[in-house]
Amino acid sequence: MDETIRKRQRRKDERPGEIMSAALQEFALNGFAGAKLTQVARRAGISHGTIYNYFDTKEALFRALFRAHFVEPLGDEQMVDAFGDAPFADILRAILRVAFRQAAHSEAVVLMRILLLEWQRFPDLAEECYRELFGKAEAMLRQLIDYGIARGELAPSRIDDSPLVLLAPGINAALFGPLSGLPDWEERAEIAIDAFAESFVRGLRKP
Amino acid sequence: MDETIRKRQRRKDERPGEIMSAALQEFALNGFAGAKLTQVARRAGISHGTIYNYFDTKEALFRALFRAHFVEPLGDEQMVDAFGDAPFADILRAILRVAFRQAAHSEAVVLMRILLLEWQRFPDLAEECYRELFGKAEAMLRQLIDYGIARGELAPSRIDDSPLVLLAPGINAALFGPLSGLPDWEERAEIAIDAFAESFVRGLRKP
Amino acid sequence: MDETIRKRQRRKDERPGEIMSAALQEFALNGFAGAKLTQVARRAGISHGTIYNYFDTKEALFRALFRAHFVEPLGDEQMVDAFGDAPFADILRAILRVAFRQAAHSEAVVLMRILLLEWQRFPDLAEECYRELFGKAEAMLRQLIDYGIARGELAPSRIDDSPLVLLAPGINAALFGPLSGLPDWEERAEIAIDAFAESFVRGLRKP
Amino acid sequence: MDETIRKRQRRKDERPGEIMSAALQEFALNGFAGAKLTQVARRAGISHGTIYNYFDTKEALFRALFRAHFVEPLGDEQMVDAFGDAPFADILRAILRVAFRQAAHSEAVVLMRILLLEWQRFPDLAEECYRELFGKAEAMLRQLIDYGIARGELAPSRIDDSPLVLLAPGINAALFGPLSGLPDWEERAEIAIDAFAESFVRGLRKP
DNA sequence: GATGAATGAGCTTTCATTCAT
DNA sequence: AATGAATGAAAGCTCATTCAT
Repeated sequence: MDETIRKRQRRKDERPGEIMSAALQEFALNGFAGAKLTQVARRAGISHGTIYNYFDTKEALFRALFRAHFVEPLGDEQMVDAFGDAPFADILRAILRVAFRQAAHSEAVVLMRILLLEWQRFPDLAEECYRELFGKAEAMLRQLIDYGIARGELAPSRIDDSPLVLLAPGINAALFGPLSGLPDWEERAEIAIDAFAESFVRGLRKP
Repeated sequence: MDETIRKRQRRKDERPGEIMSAALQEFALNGFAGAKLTQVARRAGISHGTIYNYFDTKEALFRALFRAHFVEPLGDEQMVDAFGDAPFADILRAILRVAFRQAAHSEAVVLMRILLLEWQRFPDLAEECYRELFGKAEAMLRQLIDYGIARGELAPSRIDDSPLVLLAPGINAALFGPLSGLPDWEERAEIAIDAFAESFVRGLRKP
Repeated sequence: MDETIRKRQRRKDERPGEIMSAALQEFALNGFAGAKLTQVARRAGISHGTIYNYFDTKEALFRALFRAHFVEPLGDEQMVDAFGDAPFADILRAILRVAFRQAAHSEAVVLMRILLLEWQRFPDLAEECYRELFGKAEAMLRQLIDYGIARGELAPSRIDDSPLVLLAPGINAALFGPLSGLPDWEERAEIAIDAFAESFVRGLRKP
Repeated sequence: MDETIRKRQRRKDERPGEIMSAALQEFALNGFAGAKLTQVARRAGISHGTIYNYFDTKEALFRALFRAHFVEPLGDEQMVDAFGDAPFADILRAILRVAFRQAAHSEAVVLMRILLLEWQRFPDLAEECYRELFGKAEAMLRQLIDYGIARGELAPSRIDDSPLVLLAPGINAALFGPLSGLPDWEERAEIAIDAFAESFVRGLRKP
């Protein structure tokens, strides 16, 4: 009996996650208004009525989705440490590449994309997600720049106060790339991001 | 009587534009599925039935909106010429600032934002808009870089092949800024963009 | 054109009444929760969507029904005058009979019957209807008793303060009669009411 | 172990009653369609699934409720005897008062009130309950009148054939009183019923 | 051309009922 | 016997679309 209870319990515990996972896809594809709960249910392999055993309304499901995802960060703040004492430029390039890949695929970023359209309907969510996502990212980049300065590679500059601009090309590419219809947009993006990192460190000016 | 007919005619000619303008706001606010034609009509000051005299379906209206807007460019290619023979860095800063302001407010960019969510439903529109918008922007930036090289200020670099990264911070800020809930996000963005332009030209490296 | 507008207008003006009439039947038959708007629409010969052009919600329709009916009285207060200077007992009997028939069929009373079950959900409606209906009835009965006293037929009694008890048998019969399943319950009720009127005037006591 | 079995047995025997008691409240409050079995279960302190161990369907529960209650009478037929040889008028007044109080609170009468709305859906129940309730009442009243005649206080009258009219004011008050919203409706009703009893015996006529 | 009443497909949500545990 | 997760029919309500006027 312990066995059966555990099995059932496991099911009950997993359901919300399964539903939210299915909902994420549906919302991402169709936005809030366009998402159909029947379709969410179908994706989750359950009946639509079951959704209501776990979420009171469509909006509650939507909010739960965000609440659940905005604890795990875009990238871990410790990411910089992982690179040992590599040159700044190498670390920057590596981080931008990873960030781009995450931005292109992570669930948190999919949710941000949804918010780009729905934020006027959910201003509280928008704000919270914005802070969570960009706050983490900014801290990480600041740490990286400090590392570069400490290592004697970088000169202090006004960028120190707006480190997020370093991520902009990656985020942008992740957002708009799919719209291009090009099959190789991800590779192109990575090349551009590499070039960006390199040039940004060296400067565009003629030496 | 000639008078009234002419007036009517003018009315008739203006109607589609009025409707599309109203539709833009509504779609931007609520996405495709969430937009209500009744609300579009109310914004345009007409009855919802009238919309159907000009557009066959909601989707047709949506498409017409994009078709109409993606002829006028984000910025004119000639923009660079307007700056005479100013230093490259000055022109870059000026252009990035203008581009940001346009990205934050121009109708074409509002439509791009809509597509960020709806592109899977309208892949053809997405592709066309992407090409139109970023193609123009890329050409302009390439022209700018050529100008800098010709003027002897810039060294050739890998950026020459991916000039769009220069716009990324502005676009990003325009997209995500409103989500922050900060009342002064536009000013902050302009500061960051200025810093970005400056640093990018000079480079982050210690001289 | 005046013609056509008038015709359409007439339709538009009549719709709410038609819908409310259909709704009355449906609510009377099934109560608030049990009534189905689709069925209301079917009764009214329209589509269910049309109901929402005139009433925002099911509850709004329910309330409108009551608001519309509780202006016309159960019986007119002038009813007593209509009997000229007939003997009190004759007038009483006549009035009780009419009141019973109205109670058995008038729309206002059908609505009261609905409220007998739904009053806890609509306390404001219940109170308003109660006052309107029984207030009118009480005034009429008081007038009748005054008439009997003035004519020298009646002695003042404690009934003068609670004249509604005179209507009780009629109302009761109207409410419960149908439940009996007897085909002749209306005739039986009228006989009982006659006997009641007669006995009430004469008294049960042995002279 | 004998102990626990007996306890369980007791539980099992009591369950149907507990459920029906909870159901009575729920049906009374919301009618048949509006009553929710989940709510019934909550009132009874059990899970809604358990209800189905005792009643096949919602309708079966509804019917069982009525079947169970319409054996115990509104008032006992022997009630009259209990008054010894008091004067007729005293007994009448006492009985009407008791009847009113029962009508205001007894479960049987609550069920009758439910039937006032649902009788068209359950004509068989309505008929059975009607007969049971009013049959008992009628027999009691007839017995009372006979007692009055036997005691030499009353003259025979047409009321002898329709004794239920004597209960009408009480039933009426019990039904409609709560709708008035007046906090003292019960007291008012009792005063009216007293006045009714007194006047009915004496007659309204001037002696 | 303009209107807005009417339609009905389709959505979210509820809840009686089932059944594995 | 008791539970409550799952189901899906059915209801309220919305809104794109039609069409008589």
